Amino acid sequence: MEEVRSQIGEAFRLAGELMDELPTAQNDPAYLAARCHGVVHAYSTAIRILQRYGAPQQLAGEPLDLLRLRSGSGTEESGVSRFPVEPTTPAHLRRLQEEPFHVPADVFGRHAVRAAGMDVAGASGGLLRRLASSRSPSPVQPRQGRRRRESGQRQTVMVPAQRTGNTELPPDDGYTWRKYGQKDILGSRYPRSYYRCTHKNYYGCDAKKKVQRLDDDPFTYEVTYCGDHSCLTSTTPLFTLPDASAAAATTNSPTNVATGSAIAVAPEDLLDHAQSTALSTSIHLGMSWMPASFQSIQAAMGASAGSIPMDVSTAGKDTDYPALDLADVMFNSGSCSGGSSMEGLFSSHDRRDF
DNA sequence: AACATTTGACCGAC
DNA sequence: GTCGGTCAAATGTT
Repeated sequence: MEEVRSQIGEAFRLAGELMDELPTAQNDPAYLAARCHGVVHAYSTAIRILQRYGAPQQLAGEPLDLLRLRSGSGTEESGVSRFPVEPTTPAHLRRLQEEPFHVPADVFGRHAVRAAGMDVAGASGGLLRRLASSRSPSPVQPRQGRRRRESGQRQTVMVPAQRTGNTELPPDDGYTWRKYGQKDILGSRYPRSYYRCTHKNYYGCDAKKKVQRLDDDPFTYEVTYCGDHSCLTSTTPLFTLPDASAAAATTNSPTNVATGSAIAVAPEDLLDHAQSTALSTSIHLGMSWMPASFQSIQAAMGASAGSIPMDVSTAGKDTDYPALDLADVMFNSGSCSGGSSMEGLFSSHDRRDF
């Protein structure tokens, strides 16, 4: 699911960039179309992965069912994961991402292409390169206190810096992170920043990431993720959904989900719902701003890293504004050419009486 | 007050 | 000894 979150977060980020660029790029439909393709591609990759989890093949007309959980799909082993197996191998993920998706390279910026995992002529590799740990796990457990050299898998992602606003800010990936260190790295012009999941203290989430700007390309960050977000599968109350009414009243500046106005949803409840009623699910990006004005969207997307919580949770259709609506609009728009996709995208939300 | 960030020091791997 | 990763006190922010 890490890949799914990554792809969806990427899609949102690209969409945010696209909206930022609308004022200046509105007379360049080809460019806008290419940018739309980038967003769609990220969603498309996520959907392909999700289909491996059992999501229906037919998406049209039933966007909210995309992530519908099949009854009994929860794993017995962990008791928390809602998916029986991890169906996506690194090679498979690569294949999914490398499935043909043509975008005219000449109208697409290098970073966006890289971020969307698209191959253009001359470009190599996909978005992700999941790495097995370069070192075998240490046979001797380090003493308590200062554990190092985490074993297990790492995942490195090349992420473009924000093109607007403060480009110094590390890229937002949908999680909330707390910086715990910065280090000058030998041979690197830019320091490396170390982040751990904000929920570490509350839920013992061991997810971490390192963020480093590339020497040869300061507008690209290399983000290395270490560890999984156990906070997303914790058995303690954890899912905090922004209160819809509160969010509607105020454009939530990106705040820590743990401290903001929120509704706590126990994961057990989610499981119960999933298993007993196959309740429709959505990827709730914590973005209750989705239906709001461009301004709130831009405010959210322009926020610093870790500002946009991305939780997978159940939610009612009438109070939730799933990211999948966005995808649905795009996929159902028939074409992303010209302004049609954008028109569909925004007019759709306007129709929803938010 | 409760967070987050900064930054020098510490620690383990090499 | 060097380097990268982490800790934790000091400081800043909300």
